[in-house]
This record gives sequence, C-alpha cells and structure tokens, in this order.
Amino acid sequence: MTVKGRRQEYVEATRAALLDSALELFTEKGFAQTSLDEVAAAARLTKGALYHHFAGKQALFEQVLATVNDRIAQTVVEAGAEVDEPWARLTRGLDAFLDACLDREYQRICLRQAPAVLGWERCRELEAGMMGLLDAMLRELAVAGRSRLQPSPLLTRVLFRMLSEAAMAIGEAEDPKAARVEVGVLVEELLHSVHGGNAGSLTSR
Amino acid sequence: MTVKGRRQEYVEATRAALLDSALELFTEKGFAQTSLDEVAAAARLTKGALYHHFAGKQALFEQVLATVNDRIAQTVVEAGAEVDEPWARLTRGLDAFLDACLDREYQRICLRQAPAVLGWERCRELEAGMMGLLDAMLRELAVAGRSRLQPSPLLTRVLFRMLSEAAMAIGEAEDPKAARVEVGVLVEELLHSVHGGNAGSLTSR
DNA sequence: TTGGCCAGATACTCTGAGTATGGAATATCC
DNA sequence: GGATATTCCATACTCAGAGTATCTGGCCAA
Repeated sequence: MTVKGRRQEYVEATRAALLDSALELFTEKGFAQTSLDEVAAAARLTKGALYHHFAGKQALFEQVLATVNDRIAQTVVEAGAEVDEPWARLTRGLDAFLDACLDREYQRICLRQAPAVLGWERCRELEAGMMGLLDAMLRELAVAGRSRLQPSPLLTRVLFRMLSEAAMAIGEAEDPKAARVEVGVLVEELLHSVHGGNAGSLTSR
Repeated sequence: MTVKGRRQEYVEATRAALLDSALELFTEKGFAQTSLDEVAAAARLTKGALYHHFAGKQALFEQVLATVNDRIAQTVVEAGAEVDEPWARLTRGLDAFLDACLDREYQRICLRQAPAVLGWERCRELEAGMMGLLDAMLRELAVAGRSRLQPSPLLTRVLFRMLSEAAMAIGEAEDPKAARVEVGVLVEELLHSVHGGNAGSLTSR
C-alpha cells in the first residue's frame, strides 16, 4: 500500500468526473436521451476517455446504479442496526427505505430506469443486496414466531416489488412528503395484517 | 356503412400483417433488438408501408401491446362474470390472470418490455383497464364488509404491481406450471390475510 | 379520359454507439 | 539513463437504424 501518486489521483478524478456527469445526466434526461458525447463533454473529456474507463453505455449505467444503490442500502442497514427486536428492525428499515425514496436520484436511476436499461434479470442481480436485507428481516420475524406466512424467496420478491411500486408512487406524487406518509401508513397496515396479525403494537414482545 | 371494398380489405390486411410481424419479433427478440426493416420485411413489405400505418416504432409497439393486453383483460372479465359473490369473483379473476401469465406474449410484451419501451407513466395509462378491474373487485369486497383495509388507489396500485411481479416469476421459472401453482397459493394466502382474515373458506358468505 | 388521391416503395439524411488509431506522459526494464 | 512498454485520453472514423422526402402505380370520382 504505497501512497497514491499524482498520476493515479488524476486518473481516479477523471473516472469520478465521468460517473458524476453520468449520474447527473441520466437522472435529469434519462438514459436513452443522453449521449455519451454529452456525458464526456460535461466532464470536460471526450468519448475516448469514457471508453477507456467503461466498457460501454450500459456498463457506465451499471456503475452509476451501483453507487446510488449502495448508498441507500447503507442507510437501511444502519437504520436496522439501531435496534434488536425483529419487528422494530423491519419497520425501521422500511422507514429508512421509504425516506430514501424521496431522493430524486434513487427514484430515477434505481427505480425507474434500471429495469429498462439493464433488463429485469440483470436488475434483480444488482438488487440482490437489498432483497437480501428484506429477506433476512422477514426470516428473523419468522424465527421469532411473528409471522403468519412462512418466508420464501417468492414472498420476499413479491413484497420487494410491492415496496418498489410504493416507492415510485412517492416519487411521482405532486406532494412527495404527503405521499410518503400515506405510503408509510399503508405499508405498515399491510405488513401488519400479513405478518403481525397477532400483535396490536409494534413494540410488543 | 357500405360494404368494404377490395382495396380496403388489402389495406387492413397489410396493417394486420405488420402488427403480426411486430408481435412475433418483439416477443422473440425484444423491442430494441428488432429493426423496423426486419418487421417490414417479415411482413413482405417495406419501411414505407410501416410508416404509412404507424407514427413510429413506439406507436407500433403500443398497438401490439394493446392487442395483447385487451386479449388478457377479456379473459379476466369473462372469468369474473361467471360468479356473483365478490370474493369468488376476485379469486376467479386472479386465477384467470395468473393462467394468462403462462402466455409467452403477455409475459414478454406486457410485463417485461412495456415499462422499458413506453416508460412507467404511459404504461400505467395503458394498464388502467386492468387496474380498473382489480380496483372494482376490491371495492366490491369492501362493500361486502369483507376487507380489513379500505380500498384506495394506492392499495390497488401496489397490489397490482405485486401481481405483475408474481406473474413475471411464473414466466421466468424453469417450470412455469409449477411456479404457477406456487404463486397461486401465495397470492391466495396473501389476499386472505390482507382481506379475508375473518373467513376460513373462500366460498363462505 | 383525366386529374387527384392513397398505399406503398425507394432513396435519402442524421444521430449516436462503438472502433481504430494516434500521441503524449508516465512507468518499467536493462 | 536511454530504450521500450504501458497507461490515459483525444481525434477521426465506421456503421446500424430511426425517421424523412419523394416518387409511382393503381383506384375512384367527376
């Protein structure tokens, strides 16, 4: 681990600049509507640099996606780690997730465009981390004997997509804050009837 | 309303031929991977004819989509119309829907590609018919006092997307028939805990 | 018959992703 | 420390394919 030389710093800076421009443009104009020349120009570079660092347009998008995705996953994990009780962890995580949905970049990049650009299967591969989080929480709940339905990959998957849709609804609403609240209530009710039907309070043992 | 002349018959035939080729190619190769020249050639025509009948590639796709969508909606409506009791109508409709998901064209065109090609908002506009069906059934259920949650556009939307995801899961499975069964069970359980928690039997009054 | 019109064909433009190549700076080797 | 390889990025190109402009042959109405 030698200290980074000037050269390497420059290289990383151009790469980061490309990712930044791409994130900005993909978010604002959409993947199909932004050309690679634009991305490069916005970073004061040329397509040559871009193709040096990334395999192609899709690969560039994937990197951008991963960045945003990781950021959100991080906050969800942190929110969940604050508590121990399974149900509380789940609701905390969901809250953090829904809050993240107010983030324009997450909305546009991860929710709206990712499936269109990469296709559903590839997209699901990249979503595996998030799905894993949800799956783990549901299993915890099951172990604690707090769920009617036993967890299964299919259940997790279906619930995850439901959350994504709820998330998109938040982003599309004219008043996202209000929508956030409405969605929060609905999701809690849903989870409650699906999993916690036996408990009236979220904090019950 | 005069009888159709030869000429008009020919015109309708070429239009239909274009739609057929497009359906075939979009289904098999995907929207982005099929060129309009291919579509035209497959119908033994040229791009000129295609642009004469359709405003562009997206418009062509929309027509194809509408065709498939209407076909499925039709079967769902018919299945629901066979019974009167709200809960039975819902389960019948869902069964018909999930069966339809075994259809390759519905899978590829409506579920997989539509959002990518047209964008989510336009896609939802075209899904309005289907959503309306689900919404009506849920309201019926609520009127009959058979649901814990009161119906709302958001609830309908979220449940609808959940069904779409379940539908995609069916289509992707190595054994769609088996997946169909698994999904059927899960969906029934879910709806049961969300809406019919008070009833043990699907046919109870 | 004749002029207009419509379905469809032909030939074009133009954008943008991807490629080939060049060249300057830096790293590596002897 | 000079020669050589390698890295990073720029310039100049190809090529596919969506969309457009224009043409033509047949049908219908007057």
